[in-house]
Amino acid sequence: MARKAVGIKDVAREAGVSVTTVSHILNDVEFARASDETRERVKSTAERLGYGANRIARSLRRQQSEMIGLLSEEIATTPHAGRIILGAQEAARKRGLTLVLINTSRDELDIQRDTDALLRQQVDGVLYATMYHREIDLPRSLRSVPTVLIDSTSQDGSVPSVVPDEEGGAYVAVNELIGHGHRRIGFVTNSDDVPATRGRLAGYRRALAEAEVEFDPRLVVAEQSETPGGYKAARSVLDRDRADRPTALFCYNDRMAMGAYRAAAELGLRIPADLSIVGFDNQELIAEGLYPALTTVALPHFEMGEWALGALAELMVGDADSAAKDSYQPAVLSCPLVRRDSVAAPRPAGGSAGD
Amino acid sequence: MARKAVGIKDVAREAGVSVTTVSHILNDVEFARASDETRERVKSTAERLGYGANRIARSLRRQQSEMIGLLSEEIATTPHAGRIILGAQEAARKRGLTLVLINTSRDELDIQRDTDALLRQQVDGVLYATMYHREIDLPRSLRSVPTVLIDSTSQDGSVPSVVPDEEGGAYVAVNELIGHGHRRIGFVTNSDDVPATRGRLAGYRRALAEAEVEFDPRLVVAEQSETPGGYKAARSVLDRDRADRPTALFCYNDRMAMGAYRAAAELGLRIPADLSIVGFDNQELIAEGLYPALTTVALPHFEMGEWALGALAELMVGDADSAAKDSYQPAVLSCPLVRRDSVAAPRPAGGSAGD
DNA sequence: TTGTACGCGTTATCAT
DNA sequence: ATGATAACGCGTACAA
Repeated sequence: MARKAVGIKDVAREAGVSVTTVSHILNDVEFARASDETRERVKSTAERLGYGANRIARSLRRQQSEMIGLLSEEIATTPHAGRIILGAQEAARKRGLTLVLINTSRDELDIQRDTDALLRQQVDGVLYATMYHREIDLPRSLRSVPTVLIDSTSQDGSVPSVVPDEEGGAYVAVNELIGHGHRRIGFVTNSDDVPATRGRLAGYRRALAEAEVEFDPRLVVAEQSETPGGYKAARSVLDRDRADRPTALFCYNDRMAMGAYRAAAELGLRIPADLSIVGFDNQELIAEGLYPALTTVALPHFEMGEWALGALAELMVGDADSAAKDSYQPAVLSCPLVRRDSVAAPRPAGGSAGD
Repeated sequence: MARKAVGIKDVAREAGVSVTTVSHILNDVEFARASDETRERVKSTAERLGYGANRIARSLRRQQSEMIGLLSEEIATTPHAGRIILGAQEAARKRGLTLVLINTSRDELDIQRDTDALLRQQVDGVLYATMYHREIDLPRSLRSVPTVLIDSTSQDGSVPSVVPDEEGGAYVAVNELIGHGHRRIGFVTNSDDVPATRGRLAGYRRALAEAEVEFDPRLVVAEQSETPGGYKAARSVLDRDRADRPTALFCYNDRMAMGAYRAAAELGLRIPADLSIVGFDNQELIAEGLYPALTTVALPHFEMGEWALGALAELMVGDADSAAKDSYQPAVLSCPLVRRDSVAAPRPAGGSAGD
């Protein structure tokens, strides 16, 4: 506990007024009127004494803790989670809210236990962050507390949620390739059927369609979403005649792109001269470490954390009546392209630009 | 705020005793004695009602919040920070403590402001985590609160701190190489003069000395601690006659090792057949993504977070008198080797094993 | 315009 | 062996 003993009484005594007046002035109470002169005096002495209301006493009185709990699966095991936390934290600070952290496993029982623990700490609301974009059903104990989901959506839309625009991200990625003149673009994708997989495929197809290049299923190959999977998939999609071979690869994530780099190297394909690559996730460790540096698409983790906290704050003030609102659409935040050095125009292959 | 209205009074009424008795029993108060029978009854009804003490009221009464603040520079921008948080969080939970997060910049003024904010939230103690191992002087406002440092040490040893055993880590890394028969081992290191640089160099030299191989300054080359730096350094150290060239490289961190992989590839050196490499940091994204997977040394981030929270908890109970203790030695936690596929025996070069 | 006194849910002290 | 009650620091209805 802080050693400082400066309380509201000290301020009152020092300023020669009652605690009521101090409280009124410092909390900007509507109806309470004080002379401008005392207002000033109270504020300045409070400042001078370094007074700040004891949050615990205030919480007890107001029946709200001003703490919000961030419940996260396998917290920050991934750099992504860190950005979410950061975004939420800064937004919380701006509103005078405090962020408390609870990490939980993906086990149903653990989640139940951990949320209960969170609630016992009287958090005013909770942010529930999953490790990657997917659908969940809300832990039962969270139904009684304002909650917003990060990187996942609830089945029934009963709570607000925010997710990345997977499709839009894939679209800009593929469009970057198309803009450089590529027409045969491979898609090294993930074999898990999660929203990200579906969304990125949709974005890939949409970009192709808009550019009027026909979708060729032989150019999309799915593997596990790790580096070795990326390698395998890239080998397979690249292993064909020069004329038939894609001139560019869109990879499901940066790890798979890392595998694709190796495949390209083994095949004697230089990046980006012989093969352009764009990834997804903007894992800086990888994207900046690869040579040449990887052009990729950033997931808006910081922004999601920020948005979620804002939504939660609103939910918390309007709790009384608007609790009836029971159908939220997920907010989808856009995924910006970050250009580095892995994209260039294709080499003039055989001549014709048609397919 | 949680909706649940079950308070101590409810338990008391339900169990047919006074709140005093309930409090005594649930808090295991020494001197207060109650019949075993009521004990049982109280405990079971508390359980049945799902009672948990209101932490805010308890804090107000006990004059301690049971919250500890984690002040971190650029929180979780790095995956490392995440592991620290995780370790601290789990240790906190075990003790019934709550972790609140504050991120701060490295700017002196911001730190001051942020710590003040933290203290106003009546945290009982603070963990101060820096982004990488270095020396700092403690923000003034933290002198009044139990504090422990993570990944940094204070100039004057006035607070406990925990740091990784850089030297020991480097020692096991180089020893792994020596154990496989390498004698000419290059060191691709960092040009910044930070504790990690000094410690890892010391470990390198100690391992060499113990194996009775002479230290050759031409084999250590320093560059910026990023991937391109690793590439440059590795090129430079590898660019010599076959007989003179090191058969293995110890890299300052995994990013530099990533650069070294590229250098090796360009030189036509296969890993680990022609060149063994070991890194430092165990950044899984890189270490597992490289091909072949990188043998490296893990920084004990989780353990540091855990240790720090334990130390802080002790500091908090013994605050009264032992505040006099004013000279702490940093705790140094060991860095284990994690073996993957980048180390093998050197190829029989010219024949002689001497230097 | 300002001050007094009570309540928030616990724990701790002191009676019984 | 158990219960009544003050106190923690603040906010606020109500009296002055």
